Amino acid sequence: MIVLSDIKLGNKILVTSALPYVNNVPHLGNLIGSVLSADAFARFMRINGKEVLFVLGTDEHGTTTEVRAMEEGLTPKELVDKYFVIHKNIYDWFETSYDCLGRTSSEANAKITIDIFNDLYKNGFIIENTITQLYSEKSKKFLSDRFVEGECPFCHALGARGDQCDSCGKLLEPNELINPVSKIDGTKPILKETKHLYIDLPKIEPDLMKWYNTTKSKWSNVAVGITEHWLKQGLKERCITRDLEWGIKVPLEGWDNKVFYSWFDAPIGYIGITIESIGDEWKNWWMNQDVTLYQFMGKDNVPFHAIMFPAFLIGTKKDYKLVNYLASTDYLNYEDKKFSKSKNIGVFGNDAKETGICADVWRYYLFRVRPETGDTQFVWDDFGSKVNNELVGNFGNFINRVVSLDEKFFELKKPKGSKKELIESVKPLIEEYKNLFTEARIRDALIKANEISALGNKYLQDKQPWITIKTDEALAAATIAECIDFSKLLAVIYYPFVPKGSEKIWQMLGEKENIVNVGINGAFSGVREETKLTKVGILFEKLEQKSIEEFKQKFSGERK
RNA sequence: AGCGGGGUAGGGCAGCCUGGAGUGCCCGUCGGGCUCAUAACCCGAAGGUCGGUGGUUCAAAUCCACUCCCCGCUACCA
Repeated sequence: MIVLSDIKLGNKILVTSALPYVNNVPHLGNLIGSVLSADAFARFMRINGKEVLFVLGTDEHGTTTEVRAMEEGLTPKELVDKYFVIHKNIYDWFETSYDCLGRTSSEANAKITIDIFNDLYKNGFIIENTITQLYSEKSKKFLSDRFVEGECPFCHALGARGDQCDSCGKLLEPNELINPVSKIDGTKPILKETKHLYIDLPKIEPDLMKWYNTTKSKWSNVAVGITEHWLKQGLKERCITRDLEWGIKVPLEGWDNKVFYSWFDAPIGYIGITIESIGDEWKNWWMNQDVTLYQFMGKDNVPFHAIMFPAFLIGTKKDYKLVNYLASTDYLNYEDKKFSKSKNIGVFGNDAKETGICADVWRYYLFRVRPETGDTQFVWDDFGSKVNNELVGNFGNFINRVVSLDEKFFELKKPKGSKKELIESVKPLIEEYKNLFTEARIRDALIKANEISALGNKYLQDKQPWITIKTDEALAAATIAECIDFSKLLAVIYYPFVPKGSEKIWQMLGEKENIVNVGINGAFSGVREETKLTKVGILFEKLEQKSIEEFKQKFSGERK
């Protein structure tokens, strides 16, 4: 079936990955949902001839950071500095090709957040409310958010947090809880008056709806589902300030003991990080309607990107770029369980490196089971079988066959006579591959790449150059030449998934020009005749059953 | 209870939004081919009343209604 895409792309593609919360090590589920997906997508758009800006960073404000810092005996600043390095190392190890990497706690982000706030304020979308809030007399501070636990007023589940009941998913205000208890000191908090700022979402809603209705058709199913669930319930004013110290100070007189709620400055962080990285150029991306904006995230992040962030920007009445394609994923579970830091279940970003399995292989499997249409599982046996059969057996082996044949019969020189019939025949599949990527269906695009690669193996099998070499050398030469050209195309289409492997092939083919500059279109031109190939060894190692068993044990959480 | 995900060949999945012959992917089983290749590659076969009932339709795995099961979460976690 031909996959059609109705997405019209401009020449500039802006890509964001949800900003991982800084005070924890991200696990494979976090990575595939946001960072890696955004990376494969950004890489694809580059080889597709687009100008790309890929924005990545860390979300550093909020209550959790304060609590965590307290636990580790650090200041919030020290804590986020420490974890930022950990995050950066993980992204780098996974070959993340970000153009901008930054932090929501930067100066630049504080400035743009305040700018946006001032616009909202000026346009009458900010409301001041005095509310009675829970206050701990023992700790002498207001208890916002997750500092308080109690019974949910809607579903009456116990252990609901102050900002949200995980039981029924409803968003709460902390003072709505029944029988609240302070999580800091265990005391029963008292009610005390405090004032807060709210964003008037109902007032913005009409414009938001207008925009949403023109955009949603391009979003992932889960994103549309979640967004409409929210809209159906009707938007309410939403508090955007907190009684905390760690955060961006509210720029109004008499408000200097309040900071913005981290969910206010976190999405704005995409812009802040861009400014932090490329300065004034940021306007070419975030205030340019010719840009196409793709945002990648896990499904839990959808409301903030589909409703909150667009509402903030619409409320400024300025020409900010709103998301075109909201690419959200479901969850990747671990061997039928959930990833859990405290139970030590699952593979976390820093563990991946220590397995000795290379980043490409991790990337391959994660993209292969990317949760595009429902939750999926990371299963070690499946990891082994998909890597060994698909990545190694199909793609890696094809490349290896070609080099070996060429070495054996033509001393590693590319022979003459490629008819480009294989590469031509595959053009419709390449179009499908491109369309899938354009719709952010990364897993399906990878499956399509595998399909294309398998045709290479079939071609070799059908043409049997190792036999025809004995009777018709020109024919064998043409076959191998054809396969060398095909390798070039494969290197390009696999580049979003396994960049290191692709670059190895590139080196093998003696290509001088950068793989991104050549791109998909350029790859059809093939390899110059007489080119001397360079042997680069095996592209991807197989996973041994024995090590799979070991890893299964090691990450099951049962060992200690 | 609430929220979320799911029930498609022996196992694991995609296909469902946008209805058009059960179409496909990985493993497994059986048979064959090939021997260039990382015990890899290629071809073929067996194996499915697409959880159930009812409806809409010329046509339903796909849309609608009802129903039966399974799983996850509700303690940091996406």
